[in-house]
Amino acid sequence: MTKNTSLYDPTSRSLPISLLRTRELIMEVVRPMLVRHSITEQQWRVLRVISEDVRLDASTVAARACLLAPSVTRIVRALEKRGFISSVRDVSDKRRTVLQLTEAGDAFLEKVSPESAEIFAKLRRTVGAERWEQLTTLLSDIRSDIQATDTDQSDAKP
Amino acid sequence: MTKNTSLYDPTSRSLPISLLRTRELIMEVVRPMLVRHSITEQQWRVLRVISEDVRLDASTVAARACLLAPSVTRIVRALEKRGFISSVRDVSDKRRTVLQLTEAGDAFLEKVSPESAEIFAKLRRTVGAERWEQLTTLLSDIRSDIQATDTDQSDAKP
DNA sequence: TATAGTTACTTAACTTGTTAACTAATTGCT
DNA sequence: AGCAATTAGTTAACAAGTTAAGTAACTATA
Repeated sequence: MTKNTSLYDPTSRSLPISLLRTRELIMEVVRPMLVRHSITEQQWRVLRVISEDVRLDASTVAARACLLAPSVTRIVRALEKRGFISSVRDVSDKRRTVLQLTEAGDAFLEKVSPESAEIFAKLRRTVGAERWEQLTTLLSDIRSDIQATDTDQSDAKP
Repeated sequence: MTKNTSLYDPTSRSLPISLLRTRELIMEVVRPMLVRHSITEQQWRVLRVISEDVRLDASTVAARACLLAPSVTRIVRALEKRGFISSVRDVSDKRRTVLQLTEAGDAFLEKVSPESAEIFAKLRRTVGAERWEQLTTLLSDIRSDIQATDTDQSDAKP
């Protein structure tokens, strides 16, 4: 049988797989913390995203937390039930749902913060602060590049 | 209400979120290709992983494709039904399932290859070859670092 | 100012992933 | 050799993600 060589990068150098494996390795260390606090990865991402702005509509949260709209609907309901966020219909655009961190949500983030900081400090040490920064910056830059090209209208219809 | 500042990195600099967003951005470009060939992301990863070795047991495939064992069971069944892989009980360890790419599976990878190459060549161009390589290498190095520390026995019981 | 088109979100049906319990096989210990 | 402990994989029940259709609200235009 013909062995399939050199048609594809080795999976260790394929970016989609490589990004996934690296994330998975980090999450293995982070997950126990989330389990201890009875929160799912997705709920945690939503909390983190919402905490960055005073208020945010659901679609923006979906995009930033890498979730689809129906998932956000459910996650928002769960976080609301737990008292961590409030969701209110936007007054100026009644289609929109405005999400906000509650005081309890804020307190929760504060409570988990030291644990999280410790975990990431340790990871950062094992990887080396310089490389950690390098990766963070590279990822952010690369996202900008890709977004710039699929946003631009150079290949749009005339 | 107290605004939650500086307790956490901004999500754009949180590695787990950053890795996810970057992967998501890339997959947006790759996914249409997979849809055209009626294969899921997970099945594709399994094919890619299996194609790297002459034969591989299911657990190794699970680890390398970032999947759990029960998912692999289902994916293997699907890929087998499609004739892309063969799964045979290991003779020397009858608990193990040995997975192998079939000729049809190999042909499939070959068929998709030009499309894939084009998509990634384009991505690579927009990001810049140098930075692309830099990221690939960084990710691989960082994985080594993390794996080295959770594998080492320095904190094991005496 | 109707109204066609779009946008934001939700609901419903389906498909996947996840956890836990189970079977079978192998290994380690005595 | 015999038996507890571990490992590989599967199955079953449940939870989460996904797709598609639906509702309500807004926007552009004729």
